Amino acid sequence: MTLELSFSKNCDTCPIRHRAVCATCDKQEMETLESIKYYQTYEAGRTIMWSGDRMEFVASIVSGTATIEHLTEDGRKQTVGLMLPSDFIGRPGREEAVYDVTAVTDVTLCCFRRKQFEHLVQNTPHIAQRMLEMALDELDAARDWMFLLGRKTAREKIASFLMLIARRTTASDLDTATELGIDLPLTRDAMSDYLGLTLETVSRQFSKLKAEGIIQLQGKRRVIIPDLDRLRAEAGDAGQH
Amino acid sequence: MTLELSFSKNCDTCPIRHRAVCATCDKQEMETLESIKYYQTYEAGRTIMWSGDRMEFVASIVSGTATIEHLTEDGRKQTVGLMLPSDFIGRPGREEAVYDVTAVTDVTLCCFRRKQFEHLVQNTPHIAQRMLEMALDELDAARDWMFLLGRKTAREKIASFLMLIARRTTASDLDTATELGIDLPLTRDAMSDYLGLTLETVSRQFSKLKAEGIIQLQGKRRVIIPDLDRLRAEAGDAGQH
DNA sequence: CGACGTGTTGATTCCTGTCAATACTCGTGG
DNA sequence: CCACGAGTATTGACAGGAATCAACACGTCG
Repeated sequence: MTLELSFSKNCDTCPIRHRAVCATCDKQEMETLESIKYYQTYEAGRTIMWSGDRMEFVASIVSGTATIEHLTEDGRKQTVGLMLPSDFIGRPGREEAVYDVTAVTDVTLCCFRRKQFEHLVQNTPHIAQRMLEMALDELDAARDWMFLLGRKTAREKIASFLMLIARRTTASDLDTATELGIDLPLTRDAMSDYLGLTLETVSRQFSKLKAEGIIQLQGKRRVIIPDLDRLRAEAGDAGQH
Repeated sequence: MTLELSFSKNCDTCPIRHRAVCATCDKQEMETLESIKYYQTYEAGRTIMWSGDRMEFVASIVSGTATIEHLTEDGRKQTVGLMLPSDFIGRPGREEAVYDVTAVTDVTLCCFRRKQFEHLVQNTPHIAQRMLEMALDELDAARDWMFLLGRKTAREKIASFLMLIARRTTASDLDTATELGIDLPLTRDAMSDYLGLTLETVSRQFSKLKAEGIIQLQGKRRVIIPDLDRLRAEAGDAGQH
């Protein structure tokens, strides 16, 4: 089954035009990109890239959510990256993927054949610099996550995750907003893999936060945050961000 | 007190020349770098960069070990990066440091004033590309560490750490070597911050591994690994790396 | 309706954290 | 020279938070 593309294939009206790897490209560079890009869609649950497989393409996420996961033979799994629209998948200069990438919702990618893209990186300073910028941003995000994984309690992990989703999927300014509703892109199980917990612990913490009125649940996936500051205080960052 | 520089200030004989950010620079680019670089040394325990402070320079580690750490007001600390010779400190394009960087042994840096270096990144493709390569390598390392922090047991964390130090500080080929001796650059306390443990747990696991003959200790800092494969099996990577 | 995927809740275990006492190493100074 | 103290490390007792094992609830789809 093929998903219909619900967006224009034109870069000018692309929803991630100003945030993705192409953000700082000029008119001429955009024409080059436009000529070699192609779109690809994946249904929720599908694997986009297998660890160990040859990487044929790199891509920007146009819509949907994907996870980068690291798993071992004994069945342990850790999600090491949450990829939302405008995030970049794949690594130029590397032949084989080292992590699995999975679509957790329906995902649309703007793809470039890897070899072609590597060529671009070498010849288009704007792209090389944007790649560097994005890599360094991801590195910072990874380091913040290392703190979460190494030092936060289960409760703080959940609160932090909710703040992250609020920050990344909401247009509103989180500093001024008070009440807020968000849709979780992940199942309890996928959250547990991201947070370094079990799904039971995730579920319990959601129940506790709900019982204390810090969050409200509408179904399993929609979360209402009546007081953002109260949730922020539970995230264990002690006045940061 | 000032530390004496125990190395030549000439790039040609620099111990990290072929691995650092300058690895792929040509003769002319090296001359530019050579003209703006300056060396700086820090005693063990000194802070190289404070979170929140303005970043005046970026630098390559020439010798010694430094840690990047994230700490909260309530006293929790997580080391989010272990920096060894050839690693790069600082982020071009950012005004303020977001992490503390601490010298855990005496450290010598090859520094570049940040503004100058940013200019270089924009005008020297070899440097921009090398920066990208190193950033992506660090991102991979950070992701592997996320797995360690989120999913490994205390015992596996220690074994993994010892393998990491063996890999990064030994000239020998770890695939063929069997017995190996390494010097730990970190105290038990610093290791606990890196591994997301307490220092007591680190100490206990060392004692256990020692009692089982998987490692031998000479003093507190020197570790002999009689059988690398045996230690590798304890690292919990199940046939990876 | 029943099966399956997903989520919740309970009982129990156990690994690691916490609190505490003690040892070891290395300088310093009386 | 030895006592002393600071920093570092080891070990023990105990507590607690999250994992594990298990039962059950909810919603959807065939």
